[in-house]
Amino acid sequence: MAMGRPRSFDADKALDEAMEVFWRHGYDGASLAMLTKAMGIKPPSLYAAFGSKEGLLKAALDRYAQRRSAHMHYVLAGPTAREVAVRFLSSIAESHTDPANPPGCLLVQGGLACGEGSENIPFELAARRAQGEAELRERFVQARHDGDLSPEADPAALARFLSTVASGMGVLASSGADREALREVARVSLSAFPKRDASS
Amino acid sequence: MAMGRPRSFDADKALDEAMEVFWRHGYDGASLAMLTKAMGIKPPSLYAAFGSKEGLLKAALDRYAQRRSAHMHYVLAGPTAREVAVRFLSSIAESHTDPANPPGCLLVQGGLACGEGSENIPFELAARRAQGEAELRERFVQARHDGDLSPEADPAALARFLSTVASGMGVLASSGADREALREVARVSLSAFPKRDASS
DNA sequence: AGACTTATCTATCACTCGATACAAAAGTTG
DNA sequence: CAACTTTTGTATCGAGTGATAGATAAGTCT
Repeated sequence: MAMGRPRSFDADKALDEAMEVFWRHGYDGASLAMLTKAMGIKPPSLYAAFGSKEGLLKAALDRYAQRRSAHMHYVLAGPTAREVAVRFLSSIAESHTDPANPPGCLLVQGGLACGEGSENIPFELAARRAQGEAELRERFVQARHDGDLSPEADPAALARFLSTVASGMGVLASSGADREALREVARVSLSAFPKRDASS
Repeated sequence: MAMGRPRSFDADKALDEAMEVFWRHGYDGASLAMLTKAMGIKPPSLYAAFGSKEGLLKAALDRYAQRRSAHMHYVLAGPTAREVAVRFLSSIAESHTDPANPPGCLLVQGGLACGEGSENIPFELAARRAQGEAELRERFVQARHDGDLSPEADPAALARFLSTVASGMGVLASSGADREALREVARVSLSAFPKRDASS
């Protein structure tokens, strides 16, 4: 049936470059010229592979989530709810100041507010942030079942608190805060987290 | 010497409209067309009054700070460090979900990351956020002097923590979270705050 | 080889961006 | 009123926006 000319660039490699551009400049601030230059391809190749600028962002977000899933798996594997919280905020402090990436969090600075043709980008990013919060919440529900989290504790509230602090750390990191500053925020935040099961 | 034709629009009123546009769409996402339409003036009037799009943003930020100063004054007037923290996060929860304004915080969603000619906008916003944190820090230093905050407490760390949570609440609110959700985050966050002076 | 399918490149599309030139209008001052 | 100063509206500037048309190149399949 004839397979056609094969793609001459590595889509994943190109996505990594696009991700960095979106990360550093946000959706509106990332122009096609910047993206194609960073990806090393021409506009028609970009559109053939990803459909549109928005499609490219979604693909980059998928890849971002994929990168993070490994870390998140480690976080959720913590033996207790509190250890999960410790791991979560610690990994946020490290990843948001990783010199290999732009400072901050793609899901935060990618676009909280956008221009006239991009109204759904903020929704897209919010949905991805909500997913991380949901994973934490489920883990804490499990922890309460297991008994390492007090029955009075509110898994949803704790997950939302941690997710909110993580977003705040993203904002902080985006403005150039160093790793130690984020660690300190993590440390203070953790004193809001239940230390042990008060029941049974 | 002839005073010239007087301005035919209310600059403060126009700034309020511009502020809302920047708030809802971010700096990059706010186009001159949107701004002039919202402000009810034509581009030459805008440029005569504010110099540039960036100048307009800074004027809007000044006005935003002016609005907030009243709230912040009330917050800092809290009798104890802890009460200051309570007032701070409570006022954030209310203001970030005030139906009279776009959800969230102008200083957060105004532009964490911008395009190629706007690199200094994120700096500008970060500086304004840092100012609020500095005010909290100074208040906590004062509280430690006054003895209502333990000598072991770290005013800088506490201020940064609260500021970070506030930013996170801004992110949360921007994605449509309701007031009760923000209040809950505030409540959990406050359990990280020292309850009383452990010394003396 | 030859037919077929898809990717890539050059050039460019229509449109919007932020910002201005120019002339008419509206006020103040002598 | 007449001279002067500043604002306002119309029209538009050059540059950059996201996206595409059409021709060519590079592979696979029979």
